[in-house]
Amino acid sequence: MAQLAGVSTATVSRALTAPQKLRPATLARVTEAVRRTGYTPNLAARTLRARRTMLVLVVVPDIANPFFSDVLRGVDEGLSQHGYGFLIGNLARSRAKEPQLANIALAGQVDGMLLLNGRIPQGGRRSLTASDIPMVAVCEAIEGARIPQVEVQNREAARQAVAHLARLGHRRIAYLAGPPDNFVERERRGGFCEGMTAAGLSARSARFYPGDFTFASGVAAATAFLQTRPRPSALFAANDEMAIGFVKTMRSAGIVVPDQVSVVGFDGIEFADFVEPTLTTFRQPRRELGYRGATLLVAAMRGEAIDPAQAHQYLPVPLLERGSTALAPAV
Amino acid sequence: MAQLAGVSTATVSRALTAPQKLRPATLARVTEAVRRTGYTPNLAARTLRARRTMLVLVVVPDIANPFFSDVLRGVDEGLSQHGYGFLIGNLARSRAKEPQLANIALAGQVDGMLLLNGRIPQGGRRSLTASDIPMVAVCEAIEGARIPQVEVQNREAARQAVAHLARLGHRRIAYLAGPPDNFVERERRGGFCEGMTAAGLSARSARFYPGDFTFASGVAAATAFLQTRPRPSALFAANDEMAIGFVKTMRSAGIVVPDQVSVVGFDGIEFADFVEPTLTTFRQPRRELGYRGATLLVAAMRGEAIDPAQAHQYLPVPLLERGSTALAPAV
DNA sequence: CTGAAAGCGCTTACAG
DNA sequence: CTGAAAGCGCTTACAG
Repeated sequence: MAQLAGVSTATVSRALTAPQKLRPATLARVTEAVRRTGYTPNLAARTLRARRTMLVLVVVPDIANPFFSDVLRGVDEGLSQHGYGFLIGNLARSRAKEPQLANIALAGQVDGMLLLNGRIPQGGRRSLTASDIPMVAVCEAIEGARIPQVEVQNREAARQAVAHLARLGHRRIAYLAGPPDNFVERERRGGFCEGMTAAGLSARSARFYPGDFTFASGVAAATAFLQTRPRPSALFAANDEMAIGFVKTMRSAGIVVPDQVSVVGFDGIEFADFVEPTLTTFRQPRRELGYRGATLLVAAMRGEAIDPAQAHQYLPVPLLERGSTALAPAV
Repeated sequence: MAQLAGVSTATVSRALTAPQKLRPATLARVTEAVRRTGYTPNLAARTLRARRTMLVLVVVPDIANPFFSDVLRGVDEGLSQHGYGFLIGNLARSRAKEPQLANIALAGQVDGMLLLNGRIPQGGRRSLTASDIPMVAVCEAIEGARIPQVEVQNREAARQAVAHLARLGHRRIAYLAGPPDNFVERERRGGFCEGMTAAGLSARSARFYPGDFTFASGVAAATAFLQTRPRPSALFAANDEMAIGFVKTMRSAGIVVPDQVSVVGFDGIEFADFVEPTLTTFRQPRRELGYRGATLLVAAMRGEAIDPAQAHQYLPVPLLERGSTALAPAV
């Protein structure tokens, strides 16, 4: 390759990584030789020598969850723009793989980590927190971690859900919860309570149904809901899947949504458009979450100082008013 | 590290990659030193020297499509079992990124490729087909490619869809198509026609509505369907998303599914359980597709001979009879 | 069973 | 602007 162009390997290297350092004639000779031989530089050698991989590890709690597909699309855009690729580390809803993922980063196989799982992976050969590996948290914030974070305004949106229902005349508003150890669940529940208080309603006397973000737990909550007396006229579910399970079960029981019960979800998953009635919910800017996280991480990996105002971003989540909410039934 | 254990770097390397070659006492000394220092071998150096990366490139047509999330889960299981990790190459429904993905493999950044996109990526610095990089096609077969492939019995299932509807007494059965250049669409359409013939119905006189696998195209087909005279009593959609868009539009127009129109989908996406009525469809073994593809690829990367009987697998797709199909209305 | 030494394929100060 | 040379951190025949 180098000899075909009549130059040293150093010059070939420069032609590929810093072409402006070469005389145009030399560059042209190398370029032509590269084209003719189909030469591709060996990445492992480059990484070893340059001490960077141009790769990021994206830690995902559950790759089978379509929510993350869109976030990953944003991540892809943000990273590829700057020449970075990414590896996906799937936790598959457990913590068993955390040590393995931590070690990938500790082995220098990636230049940084994007955490979508709300936790810094534990159990690696060394501590990731104590390392100087750039990390950024996206979607689920990591409390206490001194890294840039990008999340949505969970609390504000939940407050707004209650305000919206109260404006429609609802006074008995129930909450369908996510898993209690989950960060976004706690934020949304907190916002729900604040919203109740702000609307002059009692958060204490509100009904709370337990759930775990699955369709099945929405079904179970609906069953409990049907037994509740007096029955609430509205329900705010901590995510769309549960809301959809709830609505479907209500309809099977002959309860008309939204005439007899109004329902608000959270996330804006694609399916919320397809159900009958269409679900009133909050649209999470999934792609934007991924894109911003990637952009922050690139800055960190380049060693750029991150503007403190940018270091913790809270993106707004617009309310989509659709078919599942209506005026409260007259008493 | 090596000096802490009082051995050479060669011995450390053996302790990590071939412990059985060491005397237990030596191994113990090294293991202890590794533990105390938190030493992690540099992957780039290992790759450069050993000439393999233990990484696979998975080419996905659209990472935002939840269908692939489950396939990837199977891929993850199949690969991690053998110590391999994977990189995701997202084509984002276009071909613009093909050269880039081809070059990742050609640069030796991965040991093999898993193609979920029905095409060997083109436009790299060299030809991937002419290279000796192990490749396996999954989900969408690649016609003419001499590589192992894993797909589902698209044609057989489509035949079965028609047989099922014919058994229910339907005679005017329509087909809602996918994009004409798509491999699975062609298989399913072929199966539909064969099924019509087998049931003694005319495939020629059947109505074919164009579509592109999206919800929106199902809605459009429904609008056309409503104008059709005589109106078919059943429809087989080439995928679930279109089937759901179709059903939803039917219901909005006051047509009762399945009493007035029976609908069969394809894929068995999660949402097919949530819609009203639940969709009769074919459940694709997504995870299994990924797992088998990964297993075949591992064998190929290890240079093992692949049993010809295993080289092209057609997995069965069970029919799920649910709420969207019923006896044909009496004429 | 273990060590000394070569070498994987690049990049990058250092000269010139 | 270009080349010679060192060296990134491992693995692996080759000796012993």
